[in-house]
Amino acid sequence: MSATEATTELLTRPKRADARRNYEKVLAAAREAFAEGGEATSLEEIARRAGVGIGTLYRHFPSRQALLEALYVNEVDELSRSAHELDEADPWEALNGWFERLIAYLATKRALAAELTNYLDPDAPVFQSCRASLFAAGEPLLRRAQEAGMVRGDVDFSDVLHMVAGISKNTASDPKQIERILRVALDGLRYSAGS
Amino acid sequence: MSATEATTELLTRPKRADARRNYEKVLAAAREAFAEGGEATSLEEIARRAGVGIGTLYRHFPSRQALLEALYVNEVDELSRSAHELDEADPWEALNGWFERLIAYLATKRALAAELTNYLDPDAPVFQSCRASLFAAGEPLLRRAQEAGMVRGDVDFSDVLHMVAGISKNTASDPKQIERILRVALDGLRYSAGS
DNA sequence: GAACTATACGGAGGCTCCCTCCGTTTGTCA
DNA sequence: TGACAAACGGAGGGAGCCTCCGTATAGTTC
Repeated sequence: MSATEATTELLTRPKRADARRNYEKVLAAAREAFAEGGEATSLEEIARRAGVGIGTLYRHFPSRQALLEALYVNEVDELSRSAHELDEADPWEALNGWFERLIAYLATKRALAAELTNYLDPDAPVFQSCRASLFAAGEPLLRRAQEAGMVRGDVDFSDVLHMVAGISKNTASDPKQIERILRVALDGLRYSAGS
Repeated sequence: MSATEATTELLTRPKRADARRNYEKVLAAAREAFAEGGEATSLEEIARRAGVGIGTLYRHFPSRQALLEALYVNEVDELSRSAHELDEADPWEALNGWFERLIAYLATKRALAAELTNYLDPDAPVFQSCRASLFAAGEPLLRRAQEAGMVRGDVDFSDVLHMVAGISKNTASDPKQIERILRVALDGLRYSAGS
């Protein structure tokens, strides 16, 4: 790349207004359609709901995967921002409060994450950045509970996140059962060898 | 259905030898191809590997879902049968031994189960019968550990199965991490409120 | 072994969905 | 207003799921 090309790139014009509008329309339509139809949702359907042509959808998101990634990132960001509302005195309760939010989110987004795992390794940049968001949100809560001696010290946040996510995303039909099982697994955080 | 039709059905001739052979060929090819390619595996590819035409594949398995169900059932049955080899003195160790087998199985079959959940509710007959197989295999081990006072009494086998399966099927990249997290969750089975 | 028949086969073709290409439209700037 | 590049949308190609039907073959009877 020559200096002229680099300069041209840096001075690129902003997106046109109609393009910006259509981008948001597609993302909103994707959220809604995917929540209803899961993996069976077609991009034609999303384009139709957004009121744009299929070529327009592809102009904004060059593949199905790209669209799903954008949607996933968008939603994880929202979840992470919601963690800052937790301000409870008891470290164990604060950690559990956050997990409750995470669990509620995961219950509704199972199809989206599942499809993305078809395309991507767990170490893919999109998953890494989303994990970073979730870390920033929840890791201080775990550390606080560990420093208060309420949670075992031999787990890190990644472990706990994985454990909770795995249980939440499983296909049990009964939310009560999921709750019960999470209770057991989270009790494992409090277990120590002498007890 | 009239009585004549019911009688005719009961006296149906056995499958021809070539059909039986082809059925097994397709199932074997499906196992191999799906293990390699996951959800991206096409039925044309499976038919090609089996050395049959696509019409033959569909004659034996009327849809993609039907083929995946048959494969899933076949493999869960194999896992369940392997549980009878456990004969360890310590109830906790026997239970853990079985979970290790379950976990190893789940690690290799994630894509298959995930795709089936796109088609089926958790209460679908195929999942119910596979759960029954797994129950018959592992539930006595749990009960033994509970009767020996080594496992809390407020969980049933379904809970434990769901917990272990959920964690095993998650998309962490590191088997060591999965092992560590399962350790924590299974420690939760030993946690009691006074400890 | 031949004849018969029902079972089983395979592949062409239709449909849906992902994706590309390109003629047309439109937003933006001078 | 005119120029121009970005943005549009939809027709069409390819892949994969699935169906239909002419042909082949396994199995039975004589």
